Amino acid sequence: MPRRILHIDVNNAFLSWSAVYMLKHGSQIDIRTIPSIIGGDESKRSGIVLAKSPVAKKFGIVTGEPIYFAKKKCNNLQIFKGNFNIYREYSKAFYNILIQYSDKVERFSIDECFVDMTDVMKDKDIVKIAYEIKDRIYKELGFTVNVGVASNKLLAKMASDFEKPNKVHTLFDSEIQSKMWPLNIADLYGIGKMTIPKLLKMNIKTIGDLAQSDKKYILRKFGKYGNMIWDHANGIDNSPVEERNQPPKSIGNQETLPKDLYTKEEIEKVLAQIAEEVTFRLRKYNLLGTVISVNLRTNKFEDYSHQKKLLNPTSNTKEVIIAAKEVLKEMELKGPIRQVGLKLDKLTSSEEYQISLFDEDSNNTSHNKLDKLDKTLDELKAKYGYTKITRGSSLK
DNA sequence: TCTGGGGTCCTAGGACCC
DNA sequence: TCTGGGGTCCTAGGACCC
Repeated sequence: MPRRILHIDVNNAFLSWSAVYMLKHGSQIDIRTIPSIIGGDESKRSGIVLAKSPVAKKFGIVTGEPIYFAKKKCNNLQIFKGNFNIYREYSKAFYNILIQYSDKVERFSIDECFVDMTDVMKDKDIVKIAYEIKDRIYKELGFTVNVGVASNKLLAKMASDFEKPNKVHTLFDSEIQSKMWPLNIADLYGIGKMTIPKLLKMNIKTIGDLAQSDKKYILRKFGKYGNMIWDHANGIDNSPVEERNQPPKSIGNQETLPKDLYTKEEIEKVLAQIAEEVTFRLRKYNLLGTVISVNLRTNKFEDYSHQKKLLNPTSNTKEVIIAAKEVLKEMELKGPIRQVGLKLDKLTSSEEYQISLFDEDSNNTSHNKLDKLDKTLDELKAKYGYTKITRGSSLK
């Protein structure tokens, strides 16, 4: 039995959500109907297009481009700042509608979800349900979505990306050749600007070209990544819809500075400030970080980083600041610094870590002590390897 | 002329171990 | 002069996504 997967994608999410919010709070204009964008702050050098209205799109404005360029393309462009607290609210509201249809809903990003309908379909018509979901979201929340219907996540995602906005598209297995293969290779999920020229050089221009190429050849050329893109081109994807909310695997902040920095003293100050935010988020999730890395970007857009494993995982601000400074000390400044980043990796749950250190049971019997000793030794073994520990003692 | 911020996963080389 | 093979862990960097 094939699976039944939906991918729901909010159309121009940030701009739509801002539009709905503004209308609700007395705005006379719907910014979706005028040339408008949601953008960063040019004076803070974070001026890129985060979302665009359909009208702005007609002027050739694309997401991610500098606002400076967007303005040149359309001189009466209206620019609005994003409001992420509002976006998170709409994202949650949209998710809350989806979980009424299935337990298996994966929040893929702030504005995209996958829904696995396989177990709840029975004899119902999946396309009809897709339309119902789309229309309900519009009616109840005021913004439009695209819904992709397919037998796996990859195909559902490709389908939702067809014609926009406010559309339902199917991409069933029998439709792969007619609907997906004629598309440009750049339209395939997972293929970015570095891979496109390589594929073009190999005379692979469409998704169908890739699908029909020799898999061994693609594998030799691209390794594991080649395996993935070849499978994608052929509509193969077995990844499950992950309904659980997984804890993050890394937490970090980057900051583009209003002005380039030239000394480590200045960079240290920025790092300290970022450390406050990062450790706050770690504590919010009850997580501790084990590996700390500092990332620098020069004014020529050269990125480089250094990292260091901490002796003990931490979410303590002061410890993170000290560690960040130590890492920075080992780095050279390759030029004027435009952006500073700090990230913690290899996150562990702080509860588990506490329990491993302090026996929560105050009953201090010898049995407990032995348990603890075992635990400690086990941890040492796990960390350093059994042989090293025995060897160390036998060396005596 | 200007280019964000938050992530995930993968690779390749070096150190070290048996 | 020729010099294994397997493995893990660590680090730096790259590609991709929204």
